[in-house]
Amino acid sequence: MDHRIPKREADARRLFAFGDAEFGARMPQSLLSSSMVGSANRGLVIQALFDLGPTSRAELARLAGVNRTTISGIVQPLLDADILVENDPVQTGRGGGKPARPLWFSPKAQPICGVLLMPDAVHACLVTLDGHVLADHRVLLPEGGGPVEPIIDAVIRSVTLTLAEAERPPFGIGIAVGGMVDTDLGTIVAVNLAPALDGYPIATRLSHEFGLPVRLDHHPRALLVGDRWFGQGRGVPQFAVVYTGEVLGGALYFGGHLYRGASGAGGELGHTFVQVDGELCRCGRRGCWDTIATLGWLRREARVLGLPEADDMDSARLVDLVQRGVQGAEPLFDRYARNIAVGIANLQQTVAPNYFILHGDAVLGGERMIARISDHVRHLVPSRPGTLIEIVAGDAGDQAALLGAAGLVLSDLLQFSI
Amino acid sequence: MDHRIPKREADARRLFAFGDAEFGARMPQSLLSSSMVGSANRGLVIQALFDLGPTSRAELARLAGVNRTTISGIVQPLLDADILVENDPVQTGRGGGKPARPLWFSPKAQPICGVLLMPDAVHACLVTLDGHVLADHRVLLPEGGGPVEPIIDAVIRSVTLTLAEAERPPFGIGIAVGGMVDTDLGTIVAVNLAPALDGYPIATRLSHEFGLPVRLDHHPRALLVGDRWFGQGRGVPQFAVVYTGEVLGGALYFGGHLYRGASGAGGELGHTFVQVDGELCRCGRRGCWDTIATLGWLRREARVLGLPEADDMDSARLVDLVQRGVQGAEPLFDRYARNIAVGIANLQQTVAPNYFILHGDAVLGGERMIARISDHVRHLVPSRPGTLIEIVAGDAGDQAALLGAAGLVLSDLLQFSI
DNA sequence: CGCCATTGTGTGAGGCTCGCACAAAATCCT
DNA sequence: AGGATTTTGTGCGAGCCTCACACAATGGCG
Repeated sequence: MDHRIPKREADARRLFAFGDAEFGARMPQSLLSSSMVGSANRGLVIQALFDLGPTSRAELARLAGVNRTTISGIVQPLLDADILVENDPVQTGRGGGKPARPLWFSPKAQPICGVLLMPDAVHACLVTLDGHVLADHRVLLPEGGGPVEPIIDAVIRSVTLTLAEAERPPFGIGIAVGGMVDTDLGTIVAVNLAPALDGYPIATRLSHEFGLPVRLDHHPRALLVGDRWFGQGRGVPQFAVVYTGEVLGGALYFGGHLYRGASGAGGELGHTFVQVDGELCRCGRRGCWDTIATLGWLRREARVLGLPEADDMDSARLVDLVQRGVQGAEPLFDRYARNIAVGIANLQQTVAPNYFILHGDAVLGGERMIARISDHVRHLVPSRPGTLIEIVAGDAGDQAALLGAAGLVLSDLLQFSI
Repeated sequence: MDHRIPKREADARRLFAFGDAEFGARMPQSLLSSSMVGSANRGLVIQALFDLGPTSRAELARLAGVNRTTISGIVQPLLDADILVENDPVQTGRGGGKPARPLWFSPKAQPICGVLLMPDAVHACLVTLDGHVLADHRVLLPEGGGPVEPIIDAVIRSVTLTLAEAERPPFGIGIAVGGMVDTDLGTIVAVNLAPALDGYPIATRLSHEFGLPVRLDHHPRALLVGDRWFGQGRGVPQFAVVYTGEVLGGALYFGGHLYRGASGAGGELGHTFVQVDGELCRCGRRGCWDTIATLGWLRREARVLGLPEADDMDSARLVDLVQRGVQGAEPLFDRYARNIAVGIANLQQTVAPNYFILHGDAVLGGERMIARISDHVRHLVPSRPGTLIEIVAGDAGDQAALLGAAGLVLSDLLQFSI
């Protein structure tokens, strides 16, 4: 891999906020300068394009409440750098007037490499700025984790294969990790089933290997970022993502940013208490939400009830049993939905998102599952005048996480200084 | 009250972000302009002064990583407007050099009017920029609430009395309300024990009455703002406030801002579930944190145990009983502390603040109470390498809320556009 | 007394947005 | 058919802000 960056790529990168290819080196809360205004506004305009779809300069200016010339000045360098293109002229609705030239992301723009690192496999892909997945490589990891180097080799192999298909070097590499991470340091804190990775500085390693900026984050937060740029969260000012399945996780978006607590903690919803002194949790405490809203709970209860395929029970199977009228399925379905709703209600009360995107197992249960969870949440949250809580399904497969991983890089590219 | 604003006051106001005296009219997420850079940086410099204490221009420039001339340019108009003053020259530590002139808030600066509106009384005061309380007036409200106009009259009377003692018209009026509010509209949503106030547009009313900008917020959030500007939260990048007593409440600070959910919801921690299907709560649901961590719970349990003065039990009395070795007091003390810790632990897991400032009843229990709560929190939160959770006591009286109410105006004055 | 370090202040350069004027392009109306 | 109207996108100078540099002021140290 050539470490030198062609001139056009360097220009494109300078239009964004990336200072250098190294991880970290984020400035602390400092004063603003005029040049930061430039990059911040560039980010805001691109963000608006994501939220609105192809949009003309004049329309962007109207929506942002600024002068048309300002938008022209902002987008011109982006057009020159092949990040945006002018689409064909489009007639504005009523009256006459010069037809608008909507702006959209150029197919010739550099892509982003998204990586999903789970305990059992690595999945890498290329994502275009408009959210299309181009290349796509999956490498299985040794059973039970094993030593660290083979895992890292697998990551590097999958990324190398993916990058080989890119026509232009990507903007950067984003990694969604199925475990705890430290986003400040770019290190893995702990991955269940792959303890060898604990503390591994994977961002630095990949950055040196490929000479590209690398951003990593926790799996649920990557899901949120994917939804924000490419999914159900586009244009929504505040929302939360809740992931259910073998584990529970959550993430928050508001004020134009993914919420990250100190060092990237936060959203560890699985081990909040919903039943003080309740059932013993695998974390060693008692009464965590994890004990009543994971697949583990569902399968245990299904076994007690003697439901078919109890050991492989999930939302899809459960809904199927309910629809076939199997004895005991409907009450279990209702309890499972309610248990999930309890955690969502607590999150709603604590930080007041009114729009939730569910990922993971709950999505497999389809509209019926989502609707039942919604019903319970609405009953569990004290009503507040004028507030409507909406719950929707995200994408359940790897795709959401891969788009999210790519979105991590995008979020960084558009970093608006404050 | 004269509605015209003297020239010097108008100048001072223009240096901040207040567009006009009306409530609302906040701009949506829009593009930045150069002039916004100016007001944002002005706000950041003043914020730095709050966090650092008296500081010279050169020192501020070093800490912010900007040119000295930039700081000079920023503070000069603030000096001209009598908001800041140059303190006496101070010799820098080692070596020679021209002595620095630390900048600090001028005693001649306009004050801020802080108001605390509780179901039983209105409390108004004047607060200087360096956190001193000048005038101070308290008006009792009619028992049981009653109609709305007498309550509003009492508010206006207390503010009028307070403003009469001000040498210069204050920057604005901040109100901490002991109930639900809508910070977007500046209205009261619901105050227990004073239902006549529900939906009352108190910000607009006071703004018209006194011709001043009015900001209002929920009581716990005002506490947080007070701590951020004048208390334990100064210079802390991320922290949470938890209020315990007759009710429970919380608020979050991070990223340079108080966190407000949509319309000012969020932090309604009292009715998060910690005991699914547990004891019946006054909100009609079961197992809210409110059922195990309020004074109501403490007094109920004290009665069951036959402790003296059970009906007036609070943390101060309880700690006293513990110190005197009264039978049953120590276990109740421990359970109460643990019940409070449960909610704090959940908040920590959800949004990951590592610094908590307690207010209300828990503070009355002194260092012993705080220490016990801390112990429980540390046991209830899964450990994360390198993370230390710190819990401190705030101020328990009205003072904290009044400073907080004034801080609401200050936060708005320093609004850094994004 | 001379040298050095540090603080605070002018001055011009460069970046950004804004308002205005103007060319280009399509529709509407007579 | 042709002019009026409307809308889009683009130069140009003004104004605001930060920055780099030079310079006066002030005190310690040898």
